[in-house]
Amino acid sequence: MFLFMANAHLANMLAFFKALSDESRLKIIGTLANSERSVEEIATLLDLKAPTVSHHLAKLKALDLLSMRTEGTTHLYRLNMEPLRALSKQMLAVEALAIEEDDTIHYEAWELKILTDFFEGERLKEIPASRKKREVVLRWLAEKFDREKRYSEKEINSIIGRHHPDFATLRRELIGGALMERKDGIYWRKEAQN
Amino acid sequence: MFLFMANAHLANMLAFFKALSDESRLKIIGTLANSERSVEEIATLLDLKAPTVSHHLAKLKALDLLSMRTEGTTHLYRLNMEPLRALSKQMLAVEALAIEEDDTIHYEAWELKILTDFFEGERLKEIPASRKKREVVLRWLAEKFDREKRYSEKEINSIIGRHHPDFATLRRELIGGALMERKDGIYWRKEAQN
DNA sequence: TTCTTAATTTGATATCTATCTAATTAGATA
DNA sequence: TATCTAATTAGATAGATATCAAATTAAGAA
Repeated sequence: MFLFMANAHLANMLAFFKALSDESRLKIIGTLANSERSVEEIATLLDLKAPTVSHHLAKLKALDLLSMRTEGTTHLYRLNMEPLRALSKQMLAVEALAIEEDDTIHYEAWELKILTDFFEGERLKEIPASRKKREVVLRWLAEKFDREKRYSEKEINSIIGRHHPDFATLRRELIGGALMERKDGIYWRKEAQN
Repeated sequence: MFLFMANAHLANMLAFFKALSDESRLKIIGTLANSERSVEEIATLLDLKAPTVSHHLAKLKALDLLSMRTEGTTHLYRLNMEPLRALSKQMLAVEALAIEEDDTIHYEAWELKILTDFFEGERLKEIPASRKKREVVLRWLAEKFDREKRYSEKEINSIIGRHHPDFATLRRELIGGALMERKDGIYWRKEAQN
C-alpha cells in the first residue's frame, strides 16, 4: 500500500514519447522551428481549430518543450530545444530502461511505525515536528503524485488536502525537501537521486 | 494542401515515436537491453499475456527495432540498436524537419487566406483589428510602392486611397510598422530586414 | 498419426485522446 | 461603459489501440 512505483527513467521517456507521438504536435513543432507563432496562425497553417491547437500546445508546454510570451491578447509560442536534446541523449541509454526488479520504496520498520503513528488511514493526524519524522511523512505524500504528470498548484493543494488541511505548509516542505520541483506555477515530482 | 504531402522526416519520426510511446513496449525494450528473450519470458516479466506481447513485438519488429531467431518453437527476440541511434540523431533534426517542410508556402497560404478575407478585388473591405492580420494587409499595401521611388504625402494618400478610404490611418501604420519611412515630407519604402 | 507446447491471429471490449462546437476568460479598443 | 478579438476551458464524440480469451498455426515428441 505504501509501495510501488515505476522506473523513473521509463516514466520520463514515456511522457516525452507520448507528447511527440502525434502528427499534429510534430507539425506544430515544425512550424515553431524557425519562428514564434500565435495560436491562430498555427491553426491556419495546420488546418485545425484554435481549441485543438491550444490543447496540443498545453501538452507540449507541460513538458517544457515550448515557452510562451503574450503580446496583447495573442499568445506567441516558441520552441525550447534543450529538452529535445536531453531526450535525444537519453534514448541511447536503453540500459536505463532495464527493469529493476525492486524499484519499490522500502519502508524500514521504524518508518512504518512513524507512518502508523501519524496516520489515521489516509489522513495525517498532525505534521511531525521532528525533521526526521517529517521526512518520512513527506516521502509518503510524494508517492501520491505521478512522476509523469505535471500539476498546477490547485491540483497539488487538492491532493495534499485529502490528507491534511494545511496543504500550504506541506506543499512548501515538499519543495524544500527536494521531493518536488516547481517552475512557472507547474509542479512535478523530482527524480529520485541515488 | 501541401501539408498533406508526406514529409519523409515527419512520417518517419512519427512512426518511431508512436512505437515508443507505450509503456509496455518501453518495458519490453528494457527486458531486451541485456539479453535476448522469448515471448513467454517477456510476458511473465511484464505480467502480460502472450498475445499482448506478440502484438507489441510485431510493432517494434515492423520498425526494425527488434530481430528474431527461432529455436524449436520458441522465438527469441533481441534488440537492434542501430535504429535507435538513428532516431536519436534525427530528433535533433526536428529543426531540419521543419525547414524542409516548405515554410514559405505555408506562410503564403495563410497570408492568402487573410488577403482574400479582407479584400474584394483590390479594395480593402476593412482594416483588420488584429495586429497579425493587419501586418499582412500592410505588407500587401507596401508592395504597391516602388523601392526606388520617393513619394510625396499626396501621392501616398492617392495610392493607398485606391484600396481604402482611410488612407491616413493606413499611411501611419505603414510607418509605424516599419514598412515605410518618412523624412521632411518625403516617403519611401524601407528595406526588408530579415 | 496424435499430443503437446510456443507463438500468432482473430475478435471483442474498454480505455484513451484528438478533434470539434459552445461557453468562458481576458486584453484591447472604441 | 460595451464591444471586439484571441485564447482557453468544458463537454461531447469518434477513432485508435492495448489488452485479453478463444481459435489457429507451427514444430517437435510420442
